[in-house]
Amino acid sequence: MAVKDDQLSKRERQAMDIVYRLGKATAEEIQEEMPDSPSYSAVRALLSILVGKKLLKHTRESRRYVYELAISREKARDTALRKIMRTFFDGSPGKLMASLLETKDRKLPPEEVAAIRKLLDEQSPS
Amino acid sequence: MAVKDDQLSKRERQAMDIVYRLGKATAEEIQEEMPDSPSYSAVRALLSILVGKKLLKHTRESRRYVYELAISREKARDTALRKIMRTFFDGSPGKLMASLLETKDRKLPPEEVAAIRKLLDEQSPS
DNA sequence: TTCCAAATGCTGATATTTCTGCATTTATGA
DNA sequence: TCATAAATGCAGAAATATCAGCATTTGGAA
Repeated sequence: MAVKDDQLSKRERQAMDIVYRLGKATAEEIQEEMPDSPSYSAVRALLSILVGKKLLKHTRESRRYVYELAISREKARDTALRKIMRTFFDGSPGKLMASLLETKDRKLPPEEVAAIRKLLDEQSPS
Repeated sequence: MAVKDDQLSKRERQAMDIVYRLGKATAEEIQEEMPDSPSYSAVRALLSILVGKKLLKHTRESRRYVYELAISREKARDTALRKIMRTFFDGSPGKLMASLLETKDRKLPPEEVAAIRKLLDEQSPS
């Protein structure tokens, strides 16, 4: 999602999604989170590739590596949002938001509703 | 994104994204939209695989096939939204919406703002 | 300091994906 | 009807991704 999600292999994407979610993780943690968990060796090989592609960076923490994002999580997030807006919502953030609110079995906490109202007011006063 | 986005190869995902966006398309159109456009033959091979996996269906239209989604676009969309919420927003639709509104250089059309306010009122009266 | 469990680095085997090329089918227009 | 351009179907080659195994390094505990 960060840099050309389109260009990543299946396993690479799976790994990146996990790191996006966890923020940082060891090879072992990533292995556990991966669908059809590959061997530890396979996960490490994969992570090396991602470090080579500059998508992840690893730092030694005592005896082992900890992997984290090489680019900011925020940037990755925005890229992902833009992509989904383009694919499903004609590029419109408003349409995306409406879709989230229209899902019947979903109820936002009152404080979140309030926060969104406030942001809307900043966009254009009611 | 529809059924286990995680389980699709790179090219398969690229093709699916295009069909999600366009709704329906010929092999030629999909070829044009794909990054590093593969040959026409390669695209057809890919589409056959996706039909085999029941992600796409194709119908003959005079001389050629037209490909479209086998599952509903809406369902695919919701799956994609859930995934991004989980990966980046702790599963919270409210946080996702807030993020969309906080992007400084973005301005929603007034009618979209109004529509969202209306939906918010249905969630919890102001 | 020495030992050992736990992690890494690396090489190459295996599996999957991606692609090509060509024979065949199909629809249109002369 | 017949010729032709344009599409499909398929088999297998080529490229890439995925994985396993083992030698090596590392850090902490006795």
